[in-house]
Amino acid sequence: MLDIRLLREQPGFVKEKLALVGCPAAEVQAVIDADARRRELIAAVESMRAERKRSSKSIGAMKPGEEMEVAKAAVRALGERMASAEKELATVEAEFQAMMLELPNIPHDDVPPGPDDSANVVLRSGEPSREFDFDPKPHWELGEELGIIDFARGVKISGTRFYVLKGDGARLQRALITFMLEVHSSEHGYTEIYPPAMVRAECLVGTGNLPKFGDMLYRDAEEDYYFVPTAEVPVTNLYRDEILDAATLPVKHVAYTPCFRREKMSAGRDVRGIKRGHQFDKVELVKFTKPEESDAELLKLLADAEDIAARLGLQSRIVQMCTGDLSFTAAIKYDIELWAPGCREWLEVSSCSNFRDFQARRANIRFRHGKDRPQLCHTLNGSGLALPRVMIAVLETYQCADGSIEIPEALRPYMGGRERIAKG
RNA sequence: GGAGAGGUGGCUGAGUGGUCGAAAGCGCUCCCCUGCUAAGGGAGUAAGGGUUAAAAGCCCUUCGAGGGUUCGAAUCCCUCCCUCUCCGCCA
Repeated sequence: MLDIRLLREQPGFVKEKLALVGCPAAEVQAVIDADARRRELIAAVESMRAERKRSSKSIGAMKPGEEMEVAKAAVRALGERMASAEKELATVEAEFQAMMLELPNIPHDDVPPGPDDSANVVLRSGEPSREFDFDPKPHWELGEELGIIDFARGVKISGTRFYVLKGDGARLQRALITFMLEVHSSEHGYTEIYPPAMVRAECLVGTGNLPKFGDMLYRDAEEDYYFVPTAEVPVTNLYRDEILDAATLPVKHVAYTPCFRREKMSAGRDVRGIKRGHQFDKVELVKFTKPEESDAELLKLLADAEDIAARLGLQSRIVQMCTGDLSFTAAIKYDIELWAPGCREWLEVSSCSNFRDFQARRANIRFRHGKDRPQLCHTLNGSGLALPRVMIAVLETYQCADGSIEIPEALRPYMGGRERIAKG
C-alpha cells in the first residue's frame, strides 16, 4: 500500500510512476477523490461526536427534571444525524481502502523502464558449468529412467501438476533443503523459522497476495485458512502489528515450507516435468530493515541466494526486471535463473525483491529508535532457492552419458557421502 | 468434542453507567540527592487519525472483534474470536 499523503501531495508524481507499471492515472485519481470525500466526512462526524460528548457530559451534571429531558432529546436527535453520517463514512472508507489495496507499488528509481519481460536486463551470466559430449536429457526422462520421479502415480493420486519423488529423488530434495537451511542459518546469519503453512486472510493482505491475487490460492473455506503460496507470507507477517527495536534490525529469517499455488493463470504452460506444480518446496529468505539500509540489504540477500547456486556448481544468471515486469508489490526485483541443459531453458529459482514500505504499511510492521516515533520497516525477500527447479538443474547438469547422476560435492554430506545416483 | 474461568497500557493488575485513556505497582526515560555502589526524592512514559505548509494546540478513535441498549458504555445485553484449567481423543 502506498502512503496516502504522497498521493495527496504529489498526485502527478504518483501517476507518472504508476503508469510505468501499467496502472492508469484514472485509478490513482479515483483514490485521491475518495480520500477527499472521506476526509470531509471525517471532519463532519468528528465535530458531531465532540458535540455529543460535551452535551452528554453536561447532562451527567444535571438534576433529573424537564431541563434534562429536553437536553436528552436534543442529543438523541444529534445522535441520529451522526449515525447517518457515520454510515456514509463507513461506505466511503471501505471503498477507499479497497482501492488503496489495489494500487501497485511505485518502482524504484534504479529499475530500467520497459513494457514487458523483453526489456529485462541480464546483469551477469555465469559460465557453463560443464561441456557435454552427448545429448543431455531433460529431467523428466532422467527422473523416470532412474525411478526417482514418478509422474504417472502423482497424476493418479492427485492429478495433473503433481508428481512423486521416490528413493534417491526424495532424498536429493531433502539434502538440498537441509543444505540450503544450513548455509543460510550457519553462514549467512539468518535465523531459521518453521512457520505455519496455513494462515489467515489478513496475512495475505499484508504481503499483497490479497485481495488482488486470490485465484492463485488454495483455501480451507470452512475454517477460512489459506495455504501459503510461499513462506514469505507467514514469515513477513511474524511481526505484523509490532514495533521492532531499531537495534535488532536488520532482522533476517530463513524458512523452509511447502508452497501451494493454483496456477490458474499459467494453465497450459510448463506442463512437463516438475518445473511448475501445485505443490512445491522452497527455502525462503526474508529481511526487515531500516529504510536507508534496504537497497544494500537487497544486494546482500541476492548474493546469499546466488551463493547456493555457486556452491552447487550450477550455471546461473541474474536478471533485473524492468518496470513492466515488476510484481504488484515489488519496488525493485532481481531474478536468479539456473541453466537447465536438458530442457534447454533458464529456470527462475528466486525472485529477490525490495518491497520498501509497501508490505509494511499493509501489515503495520514498524520499528522505533528509543523514544522516536515509530517508522515503517522495509521488507525484502527472495527464494534461497526454490527446490524443484534446483533439482531440475542438478539432475540435468550432473547427468552422465549412462543416465546416472553425479551428486554435487556440496550435497554429499547430506547424501550419506555418496557420489552418484544410479539406476537400481 | 464436553465442563469451567478469563481477555484492560511494555508487564502485573484495579476498575459494574458519567469527572476513566483508564488507580496502583513493576519496568523504562530524564532530573535531583548521596564522594563509588546500594538506597532515596521528583517529573515523564500508548498507538492511529482529522485540522496545519509544518509544529504546537485543539478534536476524534482505540480497554479481544463486531453489533445492540442509553443523552452517555471498559462497565449492561447479544454474536463471534482467542487464551487458560480439567476431562475425552489423538501424531
